Amino acid sequence: MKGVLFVLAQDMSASSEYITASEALAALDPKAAKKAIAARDNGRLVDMSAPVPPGAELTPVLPGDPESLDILRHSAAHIMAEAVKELFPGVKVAIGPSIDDGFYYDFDYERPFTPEDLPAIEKKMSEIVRQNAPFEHDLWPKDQALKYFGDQDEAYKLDLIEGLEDDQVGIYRQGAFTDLCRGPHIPSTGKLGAFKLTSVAGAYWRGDEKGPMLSRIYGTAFFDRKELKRHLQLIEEAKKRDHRKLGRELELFSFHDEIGAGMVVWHPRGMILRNIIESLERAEHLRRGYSMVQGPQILKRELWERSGHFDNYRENMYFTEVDEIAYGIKPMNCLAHMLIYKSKRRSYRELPLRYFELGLVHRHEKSGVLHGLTRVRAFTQDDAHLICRPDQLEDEILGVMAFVTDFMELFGFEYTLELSTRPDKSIGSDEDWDRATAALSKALEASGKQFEINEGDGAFYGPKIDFKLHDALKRSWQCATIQCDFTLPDRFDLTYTGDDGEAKRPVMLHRVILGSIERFIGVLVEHFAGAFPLWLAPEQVRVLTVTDRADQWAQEITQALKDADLRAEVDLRNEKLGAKVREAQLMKVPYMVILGDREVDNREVTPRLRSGKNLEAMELESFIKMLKAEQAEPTERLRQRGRERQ
RNA sequence: GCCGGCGUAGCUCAGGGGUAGAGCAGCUGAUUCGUAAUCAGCAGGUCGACGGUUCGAAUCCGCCCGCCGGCUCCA
Repeated sequence: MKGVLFVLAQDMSASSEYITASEALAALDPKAAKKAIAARDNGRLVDMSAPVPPGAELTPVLPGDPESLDILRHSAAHIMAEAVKELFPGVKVAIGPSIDDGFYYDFDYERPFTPEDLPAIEKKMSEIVRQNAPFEHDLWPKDQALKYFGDQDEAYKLDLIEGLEDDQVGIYRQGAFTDLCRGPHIPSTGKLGAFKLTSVAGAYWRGDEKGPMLSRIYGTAFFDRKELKRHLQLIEEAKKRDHRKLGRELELFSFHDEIGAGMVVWHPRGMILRNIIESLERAEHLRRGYSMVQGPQILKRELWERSGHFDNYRENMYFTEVDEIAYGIKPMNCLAHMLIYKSKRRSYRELPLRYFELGLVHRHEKSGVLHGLTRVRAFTQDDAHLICRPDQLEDEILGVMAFVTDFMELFGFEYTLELSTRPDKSIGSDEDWDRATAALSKALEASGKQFEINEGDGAFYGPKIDFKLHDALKRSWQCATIQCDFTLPDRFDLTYTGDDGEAKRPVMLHRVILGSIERFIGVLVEHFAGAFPLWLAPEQVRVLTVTDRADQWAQEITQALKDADLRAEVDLRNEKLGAKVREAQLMKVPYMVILGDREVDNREVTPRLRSGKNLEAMELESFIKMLKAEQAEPTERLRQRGRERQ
């Protein structure tokens, strides 16, 4: 897009026959031209003021088109920068792109900006919008741009310009603000319909931890107020789903200053969720040819030195000392698994070996990154290490991918795939890394699924396939990952005897399905907004009495439900039914059973669904049968899928 | 770890240099009631921790801990 703009602008200086995109569009469709905020020339986005040859085939970019918000928000960032420069003389501007939900601009000022600064900036922005100043595009030779921004003392812009390869750089000006920019932009500031500055934050220049800390202002923008309002409402809705809030309200888990940051305490209701998920994992792993193992929490430091963790992962580890011997608290489960493998001679016939452990690991995460259940310092991984012959590698990877797919389907999650390659800090030979990366990408190709490549984002011991699932706040979370490792088998001298009687080196896969049980439950809570389906609900049925005349029948029913392995509670309190219903509703219990004189007389139950809908009164037995069927359905489906894959 | 904001009762929050306040939850009592809050009373806090300024600190300052929004990092 950059290239085309530049070429056109240069051509224009050579010939006066060119007209603006706006004029060209007007010739094609005057109505659309009026509303358009930019144009598409052969798939490339251009400004409405861009020069094009007469008769060019342009399509308008109208508000509502997929790319229109990007353009608007990028322009909003420029308008904000203009406002900030006017209000805070001496401020330096860095970069200001549009992002998924809005835009930001990074500034360097004598002090960081605070939320109190935002109203004044918004007010100034509104003035700029009212002025309806045009966005004017220009192309400057690099040295002119360097001189201009040098005179302005805009060090970050100089840095950016020096990084550009073209001889000419794009310049945009609106009102009093001139910026280095690729564009395109809305025709004039007046097109910015509705905007709001949302937050301030620190951000490193170029994302470099060692670079200067800038002050970032976030905002969002839309074409009209209604859309902005809807967006802000969506954010409010998302906040209601926040697993940290729901976790407290639904009595699932807690955190305590006294215990320490990033350490989860599981309450009875949360523990039920964990137990359901963990039992399911155990059963499903055994079914798929894994065996269960378990290593200790602390292992001698020497072992971590041998594995490479001490050199490459030390800053994330906790250490301790027992009888003057240094130990490391495990941040990963692989070491014990390798020693199990090494505990006897292995034949090619017994591979692949699949060791599964629900392993509790501790990682010292930087304090600023902790976040509810999704970023903690102690968590349980559904971890496995698959040790196989090189010729089995691709099948093993595909097997894990199928496993992940089945589980994601079970819980109803969407996910995307990424292949992460060798990071700067890593161990192993280039050849091993190439082999491992090739194996993963071959399996990905074979699976027929779409994936993206994430350069340099692999683990220190090998490349990986990451599954990112998406939560209610549109954040994506890494859960499942498959990591290919040729290095650790080498460092630990793992061998098997081949059919030729020679010692051979096996390959290892590290993999998790849900990743961290803690994180997964956090995401799960937001996914269901706490209203879990029956099979996951910590409390499945609450039995509510209208008066104490129903107490005995209520207790009989509750016991019968429990005998049928359903999670039922009874509310015999001397409260009005409305209050009992309200409380059960707030706890998001899927079924209530309402018992008054009518039900007692007929020895029946009247179920009320979480949706508020009432079912007809029915026999207790048919109610139980109905619940059992509903509860079993998801896991039955999972088993069916597992069987189909055999 | 870095930047900014914040920390008052179990929860949500008001107050703010002169020895702490509401609603809900809790407890007690009354009420026997049909699908999202029955009424009344009682009790509950060294205002996150430590240090400093002050005649006096929950309030101002410093440091620490923790939480929130980002950056960086990651399951």
